[in-house]
Amino acid sequence: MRILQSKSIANQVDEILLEKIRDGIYLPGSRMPSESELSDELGVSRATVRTALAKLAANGFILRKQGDGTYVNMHIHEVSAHLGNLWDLVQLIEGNGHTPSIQPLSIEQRPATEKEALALGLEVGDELINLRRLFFADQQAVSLADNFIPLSLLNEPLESIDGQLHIRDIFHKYFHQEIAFIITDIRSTVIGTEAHKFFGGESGRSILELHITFYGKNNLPLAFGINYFDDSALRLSLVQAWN
Amino acid sequence: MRILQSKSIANQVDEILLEKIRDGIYLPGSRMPSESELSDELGVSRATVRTALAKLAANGFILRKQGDGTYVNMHIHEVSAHLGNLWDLVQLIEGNGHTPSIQPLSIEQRPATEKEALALGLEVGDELINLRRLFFADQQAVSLADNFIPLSLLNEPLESIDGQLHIRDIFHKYFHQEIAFIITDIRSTVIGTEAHKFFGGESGRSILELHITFYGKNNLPLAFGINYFDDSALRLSLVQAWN
DNA sequence: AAGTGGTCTAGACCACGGC
DNA sequence: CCGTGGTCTAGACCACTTG
Repeated sequence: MRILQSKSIANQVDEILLEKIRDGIYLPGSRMPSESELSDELGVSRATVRTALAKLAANGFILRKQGDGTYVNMHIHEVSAHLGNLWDLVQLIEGNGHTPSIQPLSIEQRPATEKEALALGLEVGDELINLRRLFFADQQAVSLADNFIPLSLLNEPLESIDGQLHIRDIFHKYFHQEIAFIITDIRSTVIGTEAHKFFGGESGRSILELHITFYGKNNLPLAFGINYFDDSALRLSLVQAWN
Repeated sequence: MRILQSKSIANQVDEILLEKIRDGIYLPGSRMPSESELSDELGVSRATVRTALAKLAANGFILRKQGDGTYVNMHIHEVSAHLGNLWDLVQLIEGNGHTPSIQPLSIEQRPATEKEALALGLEVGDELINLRRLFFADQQAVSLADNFIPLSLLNEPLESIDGQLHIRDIFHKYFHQEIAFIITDIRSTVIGTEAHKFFGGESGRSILELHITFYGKNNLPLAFGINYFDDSALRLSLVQAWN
């Protein structure tokens, strides 16, 4: 296996192993090669192999038993989200076995309300960008996402923003900001008239409401988002490793 | 009879640093000592310090900036749950600033329905234990939790189970099983009559419904649980580090 | 007893940011 | 430039499970 320089060796090992799990070379429930064998086979140190295995274990792909071996988790296919991407609707839709697509509804500029200013550390009335998008699983609308970003972070004209991009890439490309961490508030709500127009179904039913705040490396909020999420159409199912 | 296993050095370092963050010795937003300084100060290798710092970073307590330093996250107080304990109601209630208590409602033995048998890998009609509990934040009921465990795993009389214990400890003490990983399904639902009796509030409102499956190291399900969760009384707010 | 994963060390070099 | 965190190595010993 050829090692390139761009990504870290540990991440490449991680990807190699994950691919072998996904391709069924390492079968669900079966024992994987030992750390020493992987170390020899891939030509890297055991510590590097362990870094990769630790990431796979944290995401629930493998189980490690001291004195025994490392086993492929049999239940990974029942999972649609992992710890690192609870907020990632595109991966969530793919994890449910559907084809994702994004329809930008509007990109507007307007002054912040009190609530928005508080969440973003702005003054009331400071200008912000409101990006409103609809996420589809195959042809079914499953999520309505509103994102609010301070206008002061943007260096380019508002019109140049491609509303189809991943929020991570929007930050990278147009705002030159990296996301350091995310705080998500998970709530339940009765479906509103607008969401009901998009999602359909019964009118009094309940849906999930995710409040997401994105923070940069400087500890300051980059953006705030509200996602309405039709949990009857899309399962939000995540795996957590114990310890 | 029980040997006290000393925790790993890395975990001890983790606890020391977390305590200093909680006690305000390392202030929110401020820069922590460098890895080398911590390594010297604590008398451990830099690799061990890094293991501890990695755990703190994964749980969102600190931010690490290459070429600069390690900073304490300013927003940890806004968070009620961390990635490792989304399912832990006791910690969740404490994270919201309330005092948790548990009221066992019933511990029964009965045959599994088709749905329960499927979730637990049993045959329909196999006996299981149904543990039903109510969780309080201060004096307010906030969660109704139903847990289903195969009777075959239990070596002791049903009556000996202490319904006030943490589910982790129940497994450890009465079933001699360790939890390896957990799959959680997060859904939204209109409050049912029974939950409404406990939680109060409007009758048509929505609450969160968490379906939790606990798995052991052997990759087989240990237990299945349904948690009804009053998200108007308790915030489910979690932090995720970005990679 | 042999082999596995778990922990820890000491040292090296790199990439990046601030001064 | 220097100090920071990021990566990787080689080796050692321990704790545990299995045959």
